[in-house]
Parts: sequence; C-alpha cells; structure tokens
Amino acid sequence: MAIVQHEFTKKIIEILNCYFPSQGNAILNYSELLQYLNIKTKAANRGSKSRAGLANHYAIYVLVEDYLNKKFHLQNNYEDYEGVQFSVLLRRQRELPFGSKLQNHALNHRLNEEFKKYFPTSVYVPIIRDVKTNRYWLNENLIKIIVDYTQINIAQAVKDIIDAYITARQEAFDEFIVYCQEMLVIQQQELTRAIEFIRGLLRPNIDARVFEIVSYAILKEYYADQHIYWGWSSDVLNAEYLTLYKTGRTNANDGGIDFVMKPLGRFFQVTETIDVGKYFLDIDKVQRYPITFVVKTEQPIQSILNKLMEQATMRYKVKAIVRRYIEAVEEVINIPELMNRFDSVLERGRGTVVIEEIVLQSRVEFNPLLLDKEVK
DNA sequence: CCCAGCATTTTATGCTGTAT
DNA sequence: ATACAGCATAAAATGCTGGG
Repeated sequence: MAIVQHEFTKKIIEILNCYFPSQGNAILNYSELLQYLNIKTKAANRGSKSRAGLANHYAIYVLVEDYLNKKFHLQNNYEDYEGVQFSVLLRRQRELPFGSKLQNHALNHRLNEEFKKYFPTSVYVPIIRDVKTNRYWLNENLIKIIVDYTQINIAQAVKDIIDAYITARQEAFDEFIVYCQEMLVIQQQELTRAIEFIRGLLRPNIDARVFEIVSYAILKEYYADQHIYWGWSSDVLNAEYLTLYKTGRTNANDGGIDFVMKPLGRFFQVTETIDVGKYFLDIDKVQRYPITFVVKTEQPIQSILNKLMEQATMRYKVKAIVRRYIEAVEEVINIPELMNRFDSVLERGRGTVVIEEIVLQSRVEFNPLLLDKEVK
C-alpha cells in the first residue's frame, strides 16, 4: 500500500528512527497503526485555521499511555491484564490539550470503525473492549510488529508521535490566535501599552498574516501625511495625499500584489525574503513594473540590496540586465525602517488611527476564526 | 457509570461557468 | 488545456441528551 506523504510524515519517521535507528521507513511500512496515525496527522502543519480532530488520536494515546505506565512493553503479560476502566481513560483524555470536551465515541466505536475503513483487510482493530466488565485494552498485535525477522514494540514511539502532533497543533494555535485576540481588544488598552504591543509584533518570526496587517496600518498612516501636486498644466495643480489600499484579503491573496498606492501607482509586496526570480521572472525580456518590498527582516536594507545584486549577477551576468533588476525594486522597507515610520506616525499623534486600522483589518481577516476558538 | 442515537458544526469533494 | 471562484453536496467531527 502506498503511504500518504505529508509534512508530518517526516516527523513520524524521525521519531521512529530514534527508537529503531535507520528502520523508520520500514517500520512505517509494516505497521498499520502507524499508517493510520500518519493519515490522521495531516492537519499538523495546516495552520491554525483547520481543526485538530483529536478524539481518535487520544483514544489510542490514553491506552498506550496506560500500557507504558504499567510497563507492559517490558514484560510479556498484557494477556493477563484486567484492562482499564472506561472513566479512567475518559478522564485522562479530557486532561490533554484540546481534549476537555471529548466524549465516549472514539473509545466505544469510532476509532475501530475508522481504522477498519482504512484497513478493511486487517485482522485487527486497535481497541479491544469487554462489554461485560467495561474494561479496555489496546490491541497488542498492532503494537508488537515484526520487522526483518525481529519483533519490536512501537508503544513508546506511538506515544511520542501523538505528543509531537499535539505540540505542533498547540504551537500553531498559541502563536497565532493569541496575537489575533490581542489585536482585537487592543483599543481598550492604554495607548502606550497598545503601542508597545505593536512594536513587539515587528519582529522576523511573527506570523506572516499578522505582519502584513501591521505593516499596512503603519504605512497607510505614514503616507497619509504626504501629498503631491499634479495637474494637466503647470499652473493648475491639484494637491493629493498619498493613500495606500489593500488589494484583497491576506488569506485569499497568494502571489498577488498586497498594497497599491494612489495617486502614484506604487505597488507594495510584503515578503519574508526577496527572491529575485519569483517576482521578476522574465526581466530579461520585458520591462517590469517596479515594486516596493516590505521585508520581514531586520537585516540592513543595504545588505538586502547587495544580496539582490549578487543573485541577479549570478543569474544574468550582463550588467545592463542586472541594472534593470535593481531598477525594478523601487524601495526596500525592512523592520527597523517600519519601526522608524511608526515612530514618526506616533510623533504626529496618529497612533490611535494605526491601532484602529489594525483592529479593523484583524476583524476582517480573523474574526470568523476567532469566534470558533473563543468557545474553547 | 457507561453507552449510543440523533443534532449540529466543519471540512472535503465534486460540479459548472468564466477566463486565460 | 488549465485554473479557479462560487456553489451544492457528501462526509467527518463534535456536541447534547437520555436511557440502561
């Protein structure tokens, strides 16, 4: 059977390799239980938007944990074990992260049913239960497997894998959601505290969506103070302030231009790093529209530009083309520069406006997602 | 205490018209 | 051919409730 490959699969194999050096891959191939877990951990790196679905994971987890606690992986008498009481298992499930509202279904029925669905030909189901005594066991046949003529016990690895999955989910949840919630209530805080919070967001490892919103709010207000004069003849001039527009929802906008400025028509792109090839694919053939990059880094602007120059030189050699590359980068704004501009906005007493904008944008972006989490 | 039916909420998948 | 937004539908996950 072909094994589904996804982000977390690597992690699973890595954990297996810890216990059984260089056999990780083979073990995954032999173990239906591990394959099941592999299928059920697809959501690990899918970001904070998707729901975890931990019920079946935890059903396995609490049984494996009981198995390990009582050292059955070291002895050979699980056959004689009286089994675990249902309420003990359920209580433990509910102690685990995101498990507070779990119910009986996984243990009673659903884990086994789902397992059968994925492995219709398997002789075993993961959970064994005695309806008379209400006791539960793990199916040891799925825990003790034979690889290369040797019997191994994967109980500890199974527990570690589920732990790793929980950690991955929790990190995504914490980092992201906490910021979003904070951004939604930020107005109610004292202005100085709110400002400090925003400063704290301006760092390289912040979530990209959060960074985009914060940079937009700061830049919008920064440019709002500047105006230009234009007109159809030199004696009739209009004064117009620079306005920055967001071109779409952060989530929905992959690859597109993030902000546009009127009336100058500047394009802004928020990125982690400037990858020349990505934005100026065919620059050698066509003239490219200049872009201002807002880069989520603290590296000095000059060194970003140098790196850019290097990349371009390596790629194209010809000086004229390299120059066109650099010309297509209208401006680079890094985190320190963003911070400067934020300061100058604050000096004009416009901090509140920036915060209002952040709250507004956060609502548009994150509200549906927060409502869900708020219940937890 | 334990269990399962039914309801509700979320997510995955398929279909279709529009546009490139 | 390919890509995809918008919608409809199927399937899964989760929650409530009441009975043995």
